[in-house]
Amino acid sequence: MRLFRCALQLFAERGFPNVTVEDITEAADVGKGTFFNYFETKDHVLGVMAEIQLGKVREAASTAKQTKRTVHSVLHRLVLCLAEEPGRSPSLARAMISSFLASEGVRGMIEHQMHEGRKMIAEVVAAGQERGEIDSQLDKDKVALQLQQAVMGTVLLWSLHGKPALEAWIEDSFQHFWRAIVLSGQEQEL
Amino acid sequence: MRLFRCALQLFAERGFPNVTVEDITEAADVGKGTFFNYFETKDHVLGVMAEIQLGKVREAASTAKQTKRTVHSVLHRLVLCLAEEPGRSPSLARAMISSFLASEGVRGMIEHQMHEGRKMIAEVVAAGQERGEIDSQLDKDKVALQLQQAVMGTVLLWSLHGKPALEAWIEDSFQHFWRAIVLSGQEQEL
DNA sequence: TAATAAATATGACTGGCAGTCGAGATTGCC
DNA sequence: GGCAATCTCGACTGCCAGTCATATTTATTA
Repeated sequence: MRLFRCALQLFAERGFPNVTVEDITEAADVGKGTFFNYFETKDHVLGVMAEIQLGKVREAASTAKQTKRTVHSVLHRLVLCLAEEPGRSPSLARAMISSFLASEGVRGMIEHQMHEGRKMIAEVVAAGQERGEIDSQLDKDKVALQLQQAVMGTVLLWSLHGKPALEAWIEDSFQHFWRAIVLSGQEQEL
Repeated sequence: MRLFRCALQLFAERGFPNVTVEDITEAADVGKGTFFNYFETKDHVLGVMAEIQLGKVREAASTAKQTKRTVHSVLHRLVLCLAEEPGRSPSLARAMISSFLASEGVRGMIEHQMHEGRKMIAEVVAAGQERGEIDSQLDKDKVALQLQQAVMGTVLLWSLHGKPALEAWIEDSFQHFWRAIVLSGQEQEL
């Protein structure tokens, strides 16, 4: 979809609030009304973007499930997914987070996606627990929540700096996250 | 300032985008123009709110410096500060995060405050390292960043649910954060 | 190919809101 | 009481998201 691509590009370049719907339709060389045939509102573009993001994560999760990999490696792979493509632009990331917090409509979509994401993570964790890779006393849902919080916090802070690539930030955070998980296991052993 | 209190209350009740400047001035029983004598823009209210928040953290940090407490306890106190007052309303929290990501002006203020906050945390960490409470190999700035990320992520996710109080969420996250710090120390011992 | 129906595109229009500005009220001061 | 500095006000402007009636394209059938 041309409109979609143009919109994202402009958002990334100028920042979401500094781009009007007409800017987008002009760039895409269509009439203004056309925009609203494809997106309910201006923010909706970001909702769609988020959906695509989750799609990638979901895909990565399912392929990871096939190949027998360690929990660590699967989760690691999942979080790095988020660093791809749309995560390349700090201003896009800001726009996405900002608008899903602000707009009722988009928030609904995102909440749902987050929930699904957490379920996916929890499944991976559960599988790891069965295989004895991580402590089975841990509450898989809490672990999933912690991971999601860590990733969101990381993206948020990164989106303000944008200095090194998002990948590097996520890498650090994931290491940090994992250390906490490992230690939880050790504590149980006492 | 009456305007300020009314603004926050309305934001919390109806959500930032659903409150107009006129709603605020009406509630405060002043003319519309008066609002702009006190706040450059509508978002600015949130910038001010954030500044107040940081003020509390700063205060807590300095009083904690007096009384000799462990790093753990000081940091713990600092993050819990954020759960107070304005952090009581999920929709206020959403508005704050959202608007400082969206609006150029507010973002500047917040970036500065975040930076300052990180310096404060790093100082506390450094003090703890001198006293041997945490591993001195750790990069204090990275630790500060991790903590800030953790807290922001937590507030973000909480602001979507709002179910248990923010305090509880932060409590969990801080525990998680601390475990990772402890383990980092253990790794160095090998 | 012509006639008809379905799907898409379009841009003038509306309503609503953030932010401005010049005029008027209020306060403090000599 | 008169002058200045400060604060208040709300009518006004410009902008923009989102609507809608109309026009245009595409698909369908005979």
